[in-house]
Amino acid sequence: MKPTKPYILEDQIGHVLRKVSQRHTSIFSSVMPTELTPTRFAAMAKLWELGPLSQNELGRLTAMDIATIKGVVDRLRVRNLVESERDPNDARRQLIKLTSKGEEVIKKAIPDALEVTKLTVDALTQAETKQLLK
Amino acid sequence: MKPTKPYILEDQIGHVLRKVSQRHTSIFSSVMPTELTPTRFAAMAKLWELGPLSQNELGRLTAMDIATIKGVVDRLRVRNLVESERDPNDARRQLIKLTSKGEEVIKKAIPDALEVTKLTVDALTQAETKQLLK
DNA sequence: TGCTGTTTGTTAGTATACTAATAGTATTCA
DNA sequence: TGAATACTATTAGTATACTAACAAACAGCA
Repeated sequence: MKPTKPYILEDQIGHVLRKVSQRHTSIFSSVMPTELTPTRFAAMAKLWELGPLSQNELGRLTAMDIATIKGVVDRLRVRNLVESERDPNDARRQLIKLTSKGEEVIKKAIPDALEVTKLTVDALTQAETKQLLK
Repeated sequence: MKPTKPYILEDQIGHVLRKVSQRHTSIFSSVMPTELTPTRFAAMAKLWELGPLSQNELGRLTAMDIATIKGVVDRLRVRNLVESERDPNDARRQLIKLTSKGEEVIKKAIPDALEVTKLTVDALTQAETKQLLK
């Protein structure tokens, strides 16, 4: 008779992902300026890479749905990091672009973001790595 | 002269983690009953494993802070999946335990949770695996 | 005993993340 | 042209996740 396989929450991918994401967010906020969060950073980095984009395009490129990207863009706009205007060629679209302050902030932040990735991966090499490899 | 290394959002761990978590949540909700979410499931699975726990203990064991676990427990209580009472030995504590309905639900859900982990890992073996291995 | 510091839990506020309903605009094609 | 369809954006509602401020209860120790 085989023994019943016990259920171990800690082996489940959802639990591991939640813990790794928490660690990443924590490292991110310790390295980056307070006004930047992981999603704000992602949105600004895409605008920096590709130039002005519609809100929905920006959401698709950063893996945020249309309701989520709207909130992120609103908060970036309040902080004067992006600005938006109607697309003259398509009245449905909001064209989002970095302000000059936004450009300065993202330029300075990108090297730190590479460091965040490095620190997060380094912090993993214990329990989670085993689970991710299984 | 080495070329400047370009910044690629898609290579950053935060972006990969966000996308993988989204995929996992999506698979979870397609497999599991509507009343269960990944965090509700985690809380109930721990109660099923260990029996009644204080709210803070349950949070620590499921990697949720005290404000988050409170919301999760409140929503489980509304759905009659857990109940709570004051700990007779420590008036600060709320002892949280599964209701009989909660026990039935979690017993049925655990095999499906194993399937969710399997499906999520299978769904990974494309772009993210490369990044996770780097 | 009584003070101090710790633990437990609540509340308010902000941010991410989704669904569903809605409205306005653009495109396609009969 | 005009109707059907698709796309873009907003809003409301729910859920997770954190910080900070607070109150109540407990534990250790002078």
